[in-house]
Amino acid sequence: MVTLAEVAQHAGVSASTVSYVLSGKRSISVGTRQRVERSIQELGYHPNAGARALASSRSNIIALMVPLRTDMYVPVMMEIAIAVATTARAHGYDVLLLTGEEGPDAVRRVTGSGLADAMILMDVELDDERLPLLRQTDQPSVLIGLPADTSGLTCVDLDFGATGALCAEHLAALGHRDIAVIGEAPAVYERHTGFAERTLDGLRSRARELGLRVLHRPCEGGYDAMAATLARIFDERPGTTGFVVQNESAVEPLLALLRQQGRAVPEDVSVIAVCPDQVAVQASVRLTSVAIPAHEMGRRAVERLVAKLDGHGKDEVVLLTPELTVRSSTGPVSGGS
Amino acid sequence: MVTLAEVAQHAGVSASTVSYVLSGKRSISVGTRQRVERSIQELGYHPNAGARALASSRSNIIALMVPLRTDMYVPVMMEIAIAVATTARAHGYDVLLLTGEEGPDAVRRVTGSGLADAMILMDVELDDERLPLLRQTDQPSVLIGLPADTSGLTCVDLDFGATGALCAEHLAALGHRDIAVIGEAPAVYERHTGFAERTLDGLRSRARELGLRVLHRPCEGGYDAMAATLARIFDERPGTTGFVVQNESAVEPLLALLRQQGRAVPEDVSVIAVCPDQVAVQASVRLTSVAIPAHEMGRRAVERLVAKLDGHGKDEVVLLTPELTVRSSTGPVSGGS
DNA sequence: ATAGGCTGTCGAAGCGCTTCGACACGAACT
DNA sequence: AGTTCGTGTCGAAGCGCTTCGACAGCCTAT
Repeated sequence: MVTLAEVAQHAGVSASTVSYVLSGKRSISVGTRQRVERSIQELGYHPNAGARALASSRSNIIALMVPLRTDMYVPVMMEIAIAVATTARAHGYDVLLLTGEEGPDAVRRVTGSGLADAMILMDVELDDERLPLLRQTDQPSVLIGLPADTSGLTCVDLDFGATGALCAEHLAALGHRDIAVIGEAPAVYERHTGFAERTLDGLRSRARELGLRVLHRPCEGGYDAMAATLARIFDERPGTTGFVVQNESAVEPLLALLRQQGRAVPEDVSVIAVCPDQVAVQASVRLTSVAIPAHEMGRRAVERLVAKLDGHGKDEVVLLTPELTVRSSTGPVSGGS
Repeated sequence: MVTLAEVAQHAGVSASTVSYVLSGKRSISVGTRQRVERSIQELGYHPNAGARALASSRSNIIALMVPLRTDMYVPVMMEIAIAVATTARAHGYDVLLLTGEEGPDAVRRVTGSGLADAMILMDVELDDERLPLLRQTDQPSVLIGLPADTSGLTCVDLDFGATGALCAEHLAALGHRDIAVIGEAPAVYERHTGFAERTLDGLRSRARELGLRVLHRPCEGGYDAMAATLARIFDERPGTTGFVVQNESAVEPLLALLRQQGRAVPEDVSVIAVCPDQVAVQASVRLTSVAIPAHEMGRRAVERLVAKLDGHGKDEVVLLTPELTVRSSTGPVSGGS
């Protein structure tokens, strides 16, 4: 293990000089800098992370708490995690992966031990039990998601309210009057993660303005659950011609069922999905969708965090504007007019 | 920030005594231990990670390198990552998330800086450029996957050869004679990640013994790619009645296409998927499948690693035995005999 | 010519912990 | 009684780095 001292000796300077070359916190003459850099190269020196953390009280690590359960939006979570790791690295930070399993204790442990300089929380519930801890510590944090009370917190999320509104507008413009929302699994609503409710609220209020009738049904993923849900929907509102699907794992079953029932997409019914673009283009029908900008969310979260760590950057809520991409699963209402 | 010294003072003992209470490396009288533990509680003490790492040259962190690309098996990757994080935590380790982006440099950086005590590599290629580094460092590591040369390495993986064989056996037993393998995207083969080839080899050699004819076609995910692939298959081998699908994102398109062509599953054609159970049961047909035991792989990898860190634990290759679960997508060949 | 200000470098202190050797004490032997 | 041993505790020496204050040397302004 090569140490700073060895590099210093090799370069014929003092240890502090090497340190300053590395950190750039004091000016160093060109000659010295080059000599030190060559020594670092030649000896294959890597600063020891523990020593650095101890001396500077900075670990250069960002903690990322991901949900333990894999029941929803796995690709989204994964994409966010990867975006976080990549962006963090670009800013000189590493990422510590924490699962939600430990709950609030993880927050205490990480802030208390100085393991990480800051944290990013995913899958935030409306009244998350980790929030009080975050507010009382002075360690910066960013939430991906939106709790009920955002005071004193920084949040990054898709504007799910606007997402819902966008879906309503698109379907209304195409002449649909009766639409059904295939929501997340009931467990998601019970957990009060918020984004599902926000989508629904946004959709409902815009739908009211536009004169749409909305039927909302939570739905577990999978074929069987979707079949049952769909049957109930057509039972209750036979005239339903528009679907908004928020549950990724219900999309493909829905398409299969519609096909099977002889309802053509988009001629007879239109379907909008709220999902990553990749899912939308890989489906059996190229889906009109509102994208979940997972990469963007991860990146923004890290950037906010880094800004805070650098001293600037205040608490704020960043809501990303949703974008609807028209593909082949939505079209004007047939038969009508 | 509460320090060891403060705890010691509060409990009326020396710092080293507190340290020994924490680590258990020397015997401590019951009375002293309790006094110290109470002080720790009362003061809310958390040992400083950096100081601990510096003094003990142990960071209690395991690095996990996940592939950057999200083009394949995302749910599997995620599940492995979560299993790793959970299991590691149970053994007192935290997990550092590295993306494949940095490549071999990440290995150098982590081992050089003492950031982590050990590493787990996913998405290992047959002739991975990180392997030489792993062999020459004395830091323990475990691969999830199987490179060409495993000497001096510890690997955990599903026995994909046996997986392929299992598929062949099941289809043969049901009377199928002409089978098609829908493989991973061409990029996966080009990258030489190995598992796809191993599945195919295992399947081919068992098929030969059983007198099956095998057609293998790599396939990008998605509906369009699957449609083209399927057309070519039936063009070349109209009598194909059995399918083995290794690409998750081709499963649902395949089912939709077969349905659309009026070929009933499992009456006319049988389909076996190689995928996590969750995917198999959520598909539009409950799929007969060979499970990818992602959780188990992550857990085993950590356990091997912890064993190595504790001194026991030698280099070895652990191949998990595949298990085929019969569901509703495979059945005896119709019409025949 | 001299005071003042930069620039580049160094030495030393200390971050909070682990761990080694020392040692005091009582118990269990001769 | 003295020796030996084991047990429980302490003090001190680092681990490898950052950072502060000091200062030598030079340049510029007076």
